[in-house]
Amino acid sequence: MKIGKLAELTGCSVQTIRYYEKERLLASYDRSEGNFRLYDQSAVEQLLFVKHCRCLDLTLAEIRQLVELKRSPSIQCDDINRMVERHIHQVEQRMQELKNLRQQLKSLHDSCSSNRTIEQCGILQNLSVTRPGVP
Amino acid sequence: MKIGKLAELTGCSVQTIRYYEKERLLASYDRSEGNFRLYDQSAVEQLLFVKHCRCLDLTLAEIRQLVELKRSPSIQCDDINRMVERHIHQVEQRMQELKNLRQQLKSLHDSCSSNRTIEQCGILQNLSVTRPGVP
DNA sequence: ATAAAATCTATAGTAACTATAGAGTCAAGA
DNA sequence: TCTTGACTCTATAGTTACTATAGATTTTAT
Repeated sequence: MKIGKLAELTGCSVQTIRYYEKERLLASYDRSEGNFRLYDQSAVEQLLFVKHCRCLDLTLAEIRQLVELKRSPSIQCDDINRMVERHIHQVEQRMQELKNLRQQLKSLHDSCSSNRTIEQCGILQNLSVTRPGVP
Repeated sequence: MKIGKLAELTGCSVQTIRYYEKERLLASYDRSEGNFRLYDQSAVEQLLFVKHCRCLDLTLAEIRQLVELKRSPSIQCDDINRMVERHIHQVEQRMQELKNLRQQLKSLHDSCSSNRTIEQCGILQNLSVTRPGVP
């Protein structure tokens, strides 16, 4: 199949597929006589693997590691476990940050009811002052 | 004061300050004879305002809006309120996404205990299969 | 045979900076 | 006074993970 069909089957855009190839997340497949990329079922699987990893917010660098590890099956998989652990940690940290952020935004929002002019706007006033605990 | 001092007082890097000026988040201040930027206390306040907004994950475009609004104090501040509301909504959406993400990463992590080879690695196996509910 | 659709490569754009190169300015010490 | 080092200036390229474009080529359909 050609790249358009692969894009359709996987839900990736054509450009993204070419980009993944350039970044070595997807192997370089053979070309047709007219220089068109030709894929088979294994390409679909490889690409879905990458896509699935991206859904989990793994970076392309992390996915590249996984792709390479998949090709050397005798290595211990502790590395992979550690990567996932690190990633969980990052996600939890970001969640905490967002929680704080939402709290601050809410109190900002509460500080200004409608129909005031900018001069009286509690939001702008609050944003203009550096308070303790707010870097 | 020169840019280095402003950077020190605000915790922004020198390059970032120049970048903010270029992006019109910070006014262009006068220069010295030797073409050095010269700032005063109002620059410190302006820059801390921007920094504070960035802490709240407002985009530079949003901050630019606020900076401009601050200069026209007679406008109603409903716009600001709406921006904050929209931002809270975005944050909450992202929090939900991260919650799902963490759940998936955890079950991925549970699928592989240590000391297995890649061939047996539950993580890679799981990542390779598209399951319902996992795009 | 020709027109339309798909594909190719290379390049530039996105956000919010950071890092670098190469040149100019300024203050202090010898 | 001269020089050294610290600071600043502009312009440009790099970062991440793509997306969008231009212009050329290939394939498919009529």
